[in-house]
Amino acid sequence: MTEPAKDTISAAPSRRSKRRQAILEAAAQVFFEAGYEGASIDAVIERVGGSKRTIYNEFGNKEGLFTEIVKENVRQATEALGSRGLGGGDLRSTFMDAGLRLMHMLMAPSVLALYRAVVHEGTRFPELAEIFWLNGPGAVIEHLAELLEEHRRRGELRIDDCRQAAGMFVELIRGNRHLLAVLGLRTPPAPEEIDALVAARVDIFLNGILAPH
Amino acid sequence: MTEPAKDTISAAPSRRSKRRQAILEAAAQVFFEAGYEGASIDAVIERVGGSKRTIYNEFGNKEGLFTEIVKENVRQATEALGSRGLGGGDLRSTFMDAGLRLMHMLMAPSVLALYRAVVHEGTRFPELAEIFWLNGPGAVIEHLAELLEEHRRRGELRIDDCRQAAGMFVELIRGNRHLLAVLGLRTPPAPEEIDALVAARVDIFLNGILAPH
DNA sequence: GTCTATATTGCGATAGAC
DNA sequence: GTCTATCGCAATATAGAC
Repeated sequence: MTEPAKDTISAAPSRRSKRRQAILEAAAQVFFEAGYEGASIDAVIERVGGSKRTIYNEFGNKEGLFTEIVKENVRQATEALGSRGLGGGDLRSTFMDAGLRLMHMLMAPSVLALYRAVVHEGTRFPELAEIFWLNGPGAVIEHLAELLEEHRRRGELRIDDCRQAAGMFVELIRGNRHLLAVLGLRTPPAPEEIDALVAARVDIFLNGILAPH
Repeated sequence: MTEPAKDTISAAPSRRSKRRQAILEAAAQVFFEAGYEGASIDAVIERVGGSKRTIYNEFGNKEGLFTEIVKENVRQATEALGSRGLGGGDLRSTFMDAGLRLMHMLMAPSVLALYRAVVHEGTRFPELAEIFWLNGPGAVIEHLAELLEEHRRRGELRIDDCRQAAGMFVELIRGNRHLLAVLGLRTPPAPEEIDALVAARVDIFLNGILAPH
């Protein structure tokens, strides 16, 4: 439970934090592969080497380790998404850009694994589910809603509830293709397939919300 | 792995099949609650009573039991959805009806639990993932695509790929509200909320696909 | 009932940073 | 050399498949 100031700022990672990262990476593979119950500390040690004692010293127990794994991976996924440079142009290019970034992020194997884990353990670890939602889908929706709001004020849209509309866009992007990848029935789509999927959804979405002129 | 002809046709359920059903119901609760790894045969017996030996005789092993649980629940969910009486009217009432049925089905606690289980174990049990997809989302999409196709032939739609469009409708219905319920962050919506959610999505969807007149 | 797996802890020996 | 993190390994306790 001791949580001394980690070197989130300082440039030089300490021995401890390097070890911590190595454990988190190996443990993420094990936990995402086997699930919380199926994962074992021994399996983590087999991958990363060293002593189990270090894991217990650093993370307290199995649940603490899992919690940190999820937090870390949500943070990485959010970071990989980025949000700079969105908006400013016309609606179509804005949402094509946003949709492409979002779908690429969602289809990354590590993010698929994170999704599986959070869906499965969300009801057992409510805190994790909340972190996942707020930093993931929730944050994306809020951001897109703000972009839509600008256009709504100019009378470009036939809808009022921009947050609901932004939510629907996210629903379309995290669509059936995502579910197929989550289930392991299809490998994640290649970039060209992603382009086509996003373009089709942007098309329907914009036609659905744009005011007739 | 023994799978003797069950009494799917005969009217009188045998003692054996009654016992089988009782085990499946109790086991579904346990497995959906705790996940495959977290579930234990002992916990199933605690709920349903009797001897563990019966379970191993009937289902072979833990995996066989889980497989049957998923198959049975997918079947029940598909059945609960129904498909009679869909289509025939105008697009809006057809898709309101379909959307309402679909969302009600998706938000049922047992179906949420099934979703969690299949998402988590899908990569470990590919056969189950496939059964789930083909009898669940896949079948719904095919059906809706046929309904759309009729209208497309009459030139009512501005899109060509009806299956893709049907898929998008399912994506909108299995939307963020569903994910929130899956994560346990919100309880499933009341009927009035479902009405509003579906209506908003039908509106966007139809505006997105209808040809301008 | 049997036997294996695994979470968790204790503690002395070691290694790395300063 | 000191201090801290880590290692290696043994031991306990409990659960759970079969």
